[in-house]
Amino acid sequence: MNDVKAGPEEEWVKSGEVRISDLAAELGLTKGTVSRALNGYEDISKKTRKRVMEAATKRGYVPTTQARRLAMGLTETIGLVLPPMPSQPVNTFVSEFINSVSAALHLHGYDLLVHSANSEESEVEPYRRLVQSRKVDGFIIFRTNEKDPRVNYLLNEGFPFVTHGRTARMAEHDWFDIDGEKAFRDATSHLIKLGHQRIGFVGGGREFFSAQLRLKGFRTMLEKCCLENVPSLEQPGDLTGQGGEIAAQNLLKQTRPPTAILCANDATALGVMKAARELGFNIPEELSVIGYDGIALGAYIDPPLTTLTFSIEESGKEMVNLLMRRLKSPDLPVISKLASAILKLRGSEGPPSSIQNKNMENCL
Amino acid sequence: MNDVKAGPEEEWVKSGEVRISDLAAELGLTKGTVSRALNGYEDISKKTRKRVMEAATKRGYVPTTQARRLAMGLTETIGLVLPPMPSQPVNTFVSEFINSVSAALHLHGYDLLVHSANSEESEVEPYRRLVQSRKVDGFIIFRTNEKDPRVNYLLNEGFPFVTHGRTARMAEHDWFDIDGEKAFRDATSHLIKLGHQRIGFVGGGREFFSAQLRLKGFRTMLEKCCLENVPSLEQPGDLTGQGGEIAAQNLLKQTRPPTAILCANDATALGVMKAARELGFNIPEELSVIGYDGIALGAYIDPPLTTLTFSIEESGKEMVNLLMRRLKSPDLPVISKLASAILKLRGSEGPPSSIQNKNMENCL
DNA sequence: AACAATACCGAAACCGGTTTCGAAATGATT
DNA sequence: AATCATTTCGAAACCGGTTTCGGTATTGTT
Repeated sequence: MNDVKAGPEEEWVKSGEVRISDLAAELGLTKGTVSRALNGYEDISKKTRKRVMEAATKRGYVPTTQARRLAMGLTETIGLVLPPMPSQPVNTFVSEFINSVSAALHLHGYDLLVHSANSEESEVEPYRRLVQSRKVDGFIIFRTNEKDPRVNYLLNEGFPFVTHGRTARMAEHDWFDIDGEKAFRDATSHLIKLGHQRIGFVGGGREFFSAQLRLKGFRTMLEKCCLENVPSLEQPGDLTGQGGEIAAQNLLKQTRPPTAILCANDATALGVMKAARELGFNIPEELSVIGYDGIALGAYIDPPLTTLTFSIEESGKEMVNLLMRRLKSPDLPVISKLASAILKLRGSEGPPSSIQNKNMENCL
Repeated sequence: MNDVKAGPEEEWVKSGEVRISDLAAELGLTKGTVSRALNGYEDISKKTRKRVMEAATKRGYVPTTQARRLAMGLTETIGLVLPPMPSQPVNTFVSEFINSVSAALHLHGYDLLVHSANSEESEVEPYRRLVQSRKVDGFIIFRTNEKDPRVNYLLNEGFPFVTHGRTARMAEHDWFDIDGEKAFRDATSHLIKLGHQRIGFVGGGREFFSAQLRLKGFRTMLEKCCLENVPSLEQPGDLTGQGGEIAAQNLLKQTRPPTAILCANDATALGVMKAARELGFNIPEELSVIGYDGIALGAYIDPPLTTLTFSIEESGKEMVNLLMRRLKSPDLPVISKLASAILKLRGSEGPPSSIQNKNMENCL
């Protein structure tokens, strides 16, 4: 019961009504001295410091943020701009990510400003506004494109930021990423070991660097295993369920459909599974499906979705670490961090129904 | 290509380097005059105003937010504290909600500060901190409890806020809510019309007011239709998939299992469906399942999940409207808004396999 | 043409902190 | 006891805006 009684013994003070000048007057000091006492300056006697701090806690003094920020010339705020979500709200990622970033920032005394992108204006406009009005000290950017206007803008401004995902200019900025290439090598290898020889791939948009890397991992492993790379088995997608449906139809209506489909993310995989069901393919007996993202929902569908998963919490934490380092010392060399996704087997994949083993002992 | 060439004809200026005093000096005016010119005061000649505004846009002047905020004594920022998410990240709701709130706030010139709750400390602690440090002008609260400490704290402080969901003190604060009671009356009625007579219910936590109201709607419609309210058919849940699984097992292992199960949300429904599959129940032939939330993923599972859905975007917009009104005139009477959810039939419900029609013509 | 009214702008206080600088008080040294 | 080094704090500038107040310059009135 967080009750709010205003007992007689302890007068109730509305929060935030006491200013530093009030404290100073009450203590017979100047506000400069009070400020230094509170902020750990060395030129304050332990006696006065104690007096000040006790009075501060007693009166419930908390410095007003706006004044601090103006005086110190920083905002202690990090901006995060949500990309427009065109009705693809399968985004459990976003809320988890915001949560972890916010928590990590809080440990450093920073706040998180979340801004939504207006789809009618340029992608960089929100960033420009936040920079110009000095509302944030840095940015967390996710879902990067290869040529990313946001990155270009901020690099040019010399404004601190960290990306979740690589870009064409990744050598010039700090970034964190999941090793999607390796992840898809692993997933592809897993399918090949199960006996699959015709594997389909549904990608993300061509603009997303991460989607390209996933495709690259897929191709690399195919080649390494001496499997032919069939162009018609590579379908573009858009990271949505609908995109997955269309791609799956394109794949499964072929005369020689694939026995397995790798998807650039879980939403796509769900669409693929839906289309497969409607076309009469049993999963996993007649078609294996593997996604990417590790969304919790995948465990509840039938069959449970095998997927590549990674820790969103770790992602947020690492990105904040990178950003804090950058803010503290802007001239340090660029660094990056690559984390790996792990293949979470849940049941949507298995050996193909008709195992036509070619000679591939020497490939795996 | 948002390129960043620094052509010779137009010197490149780093954003936010020009202050109001620079502008003033350049124009031969005082900063007070410049400020008034920019802010539409009437005591500025149209000629100087024009001169000032042109110089401002030319030099790219944007007032520094911290200074404005300090001078004006407001933050133009709204706080939103994410409740701890105990690994139940089926929450597509949160990201959509944040997105819509942020967009709506932006229209009013407000920013959104997202804070994550630390599960180790009291629920109100984040609110207290934000209030005391004057980082926000108001709060958006969602997922209310009946007795909500956050609401108690803010009411006592006299601090502006709006809730998504009702509370025990709903007469004292502005709120927005979905009419969950009506929604569950509708869903229950739908099932009864299909012929179901034994309907199970999996609730949310008892602390959530909304979960109570949904249960109430369920009971009300049962009674109205002359159906017996069987206590064993009402199972508690926790709004997670796992909770749904457990509840479903409790329901379906009974000697006379229900032919339909209403779930307090979609995550629960997914858990129910999973448990039902594992126990050999075919959906919807042998068991109808209905959820609540309208998550997009529900359309991709098999069978697609019938659910109660509402517009998250509208929710965010309406809540922001309520909050802006409150900030503008703090003494206006409390108002509230109730929106309704609609039943989205997707296929996870149908008539019971064995229709044992009692005499209930006069009940519907 | 003298006077009142109005338009327009400068000066300065203010918001609530932080930080630099210098002076006073204290203590140490010879 | 005089000198010097230290400790400790006050005074004031500053961050970058907003807003109030008052004084000219201009216009309008008779």
